[in-house]
Amino acid sequence: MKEQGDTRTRIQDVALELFTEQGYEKTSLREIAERLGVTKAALYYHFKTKEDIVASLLADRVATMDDLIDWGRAQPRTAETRREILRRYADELKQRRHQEMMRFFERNQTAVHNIAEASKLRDRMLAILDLLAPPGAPATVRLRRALSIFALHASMFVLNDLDEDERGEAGLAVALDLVDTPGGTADGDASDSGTARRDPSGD
Amino acid sequence: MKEQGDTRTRIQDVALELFTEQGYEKTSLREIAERLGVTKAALYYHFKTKEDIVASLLADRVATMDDLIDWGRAQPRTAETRREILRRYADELKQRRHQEMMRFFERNQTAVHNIAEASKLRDRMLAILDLLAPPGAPATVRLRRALSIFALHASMFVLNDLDEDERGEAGLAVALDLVDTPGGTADGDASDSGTARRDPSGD
DNA sequence: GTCTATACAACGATAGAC
DNA sequence: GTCTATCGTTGTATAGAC
Repeated sequence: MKEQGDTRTRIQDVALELFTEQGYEKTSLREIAERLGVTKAALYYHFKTKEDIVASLLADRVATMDDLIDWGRAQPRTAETRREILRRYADELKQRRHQEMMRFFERNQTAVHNIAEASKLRDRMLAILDLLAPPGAPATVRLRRALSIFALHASMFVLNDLDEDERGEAGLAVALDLVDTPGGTADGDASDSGTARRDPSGD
Repeated sequence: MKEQGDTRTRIQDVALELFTEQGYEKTSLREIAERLGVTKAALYYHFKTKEDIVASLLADRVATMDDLIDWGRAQPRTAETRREILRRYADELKQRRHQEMMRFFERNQTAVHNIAEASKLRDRMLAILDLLAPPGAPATVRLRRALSIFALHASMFVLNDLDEDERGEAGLAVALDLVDTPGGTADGDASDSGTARRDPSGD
């Protein structure tokens, strides 16, 4: 039927797992090959370099974030749009591959810093932050909204005594609360006290 | 001529800078030695291994956090104690060495994971989180209070268009707000917003 | 498409002279 | 306290057989 080219996918799976577990630099191609029951040379058939394996993984995540950014940019800058961005972001994080990907990325920042695809991921992150808070917003508002994204990530390792659904629920609750701050909307509240009120009402 | 006495300190300074900039694994002892105008072997007189250099740096930070933890444990579990913990933590972060140290640590998590001193630092972090929110607190409360610490760190790279004082001020403002408001309102003891119950830790 | 075999560089670390 | 010299290991990458 089809080419059994899932060797490529299996390499990606094993590589991501080992990179996340032991670190990018500490994981050798030898190790990846052995785990798959092939040799190093086989890897070089599928990927030109070690970095190429990472790049192929990042491309996936970048594409997903591009979808979210495109959607966000087509919406009005309302509180409800921001909430929906967080909900969609949280949904993506539920997919194991993306969650692992982000964990790998944040745990190996310096190691993958020089890979071109890594800087793309960083750019997309900043683009999403921009959707949540325009550059002109007060510092505390920008920080709170950036933290709303981080709440989704942090819930995964801060609340490790809970199961995944509970973590996700708590993370989203805190994130939605953080993003509901004055400023940055068409009906914007220009004042900023440094302590934002919660606004339980919809748009 | 050469000041032999502080060679050890100079090694620590250069190592921390390069480790943070390029990553732990990517930085070789040869590189550190060259930057100092000495040879690799000279480094081995002052530090038994490469890991030992990191361990010596971590010991500093661990000692500082121990002081904060000891102080916190001697205080009653009040909202004001939690605020003061954040203020003291923020003050420490203003010291360049500690800020660099934390940046290195969070950017090389997997690389230094097997160093004994690194797990100590992690333990101290959890101890501080425990002071801010006891294990029995609701998930959203624990998450918000953990994020209060992270707000102090995040302000340094999210608000990179501001100067350091403004960043610190905004970070502390958001942190204090997060640690004070289990339900998201300005005064933490009388609200029920649906994102969290009342704080059971006692004031 | 996957293998064996190997080239070649750089690494952490040690020994011993000065 | 710093040096030269070198050890053993591991890393990326390639050539060529099957």
